[in-house]
Amino acid sequence: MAGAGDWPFAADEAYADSSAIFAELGWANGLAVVDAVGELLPPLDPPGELATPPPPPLDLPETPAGSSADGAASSCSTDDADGGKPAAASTEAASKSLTSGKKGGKKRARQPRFAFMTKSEIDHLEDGYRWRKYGQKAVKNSPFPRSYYRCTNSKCTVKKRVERSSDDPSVVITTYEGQHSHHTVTFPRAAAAAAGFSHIHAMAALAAAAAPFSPHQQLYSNQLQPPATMPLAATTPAASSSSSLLQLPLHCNHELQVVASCGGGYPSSSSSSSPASTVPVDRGLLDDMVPRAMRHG
DNA sequence: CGTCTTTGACCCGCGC
DNA sequence: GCGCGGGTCAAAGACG
Repeated sequence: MAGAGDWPFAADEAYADSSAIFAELGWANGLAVVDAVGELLPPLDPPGELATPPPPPLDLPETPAGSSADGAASSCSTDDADGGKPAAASTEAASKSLTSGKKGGKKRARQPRFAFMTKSEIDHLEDGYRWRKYGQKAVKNSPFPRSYYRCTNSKCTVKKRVERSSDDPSVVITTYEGQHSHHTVTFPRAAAAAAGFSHIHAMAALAAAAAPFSPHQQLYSNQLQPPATMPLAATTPAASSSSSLLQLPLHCNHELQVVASCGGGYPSSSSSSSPASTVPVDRGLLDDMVPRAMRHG
């Protein structure tokens, strides 16, 4: 419950549908609002200014095995007993034990989830990973369908839901579930920045926060402070030098430092369009997200 | 030919 | 217990 009350969006009437989603997700503070150019959006019914910066979607799993099993505050809903196991293991286990040869016989294992809003005409924004659409459903009280995507990596069970807000069709609500256990397939970071596709940064940054490698997830367990603003192209030297597309308020706090500590293993751009000679692929988004100084704690 | 999307059917959880 | 809505499966088709 800590910090949930600080979240200004969840109760925003303008995002009624989204609130429902967040309620469904079980968390109220795991949302970032980003527009197509990676800027944080104020609530649709803004109080005048973004006085209270939105927390990052660092809705990450709590401790591996139930230290925060109360589930109330653990919006990440890691109520699944296999919180410490790889998502694949838990999902497959559930699948095998419950499928019994029938369709849809899988019990949905709860994975840490978070959602964020992106103001974009494109439903499915690039985030550095490859996704396969496996379903689409009409959403009640919404003229827009909800699409279901799964990471194409066979070992990765991360899922993503994409839908448009019925209140504001220009807003895409993306919900990630699970954590990537692999590197990005393609992440045209340099090209994207050059082309002005800064939303890719935003998306990837959000995805990064949403789905860090599982070995690092426990680092978030001590989430004692109020959520911070999503580190979208933080005021890092790298960000400001390589891409000035994103100038967002950044509340650097404990969590972001934790993010930084995860950077070593964070998926970064691969071959596709980012010459390794010019882009420090090992850094990936880290340089865009966290000041180097911060990484030293 | 491999990959991805579409789409209808199915199952599960939950509220009434 | 029943119905509804959400989530997933898997076959078929489209596409490069």
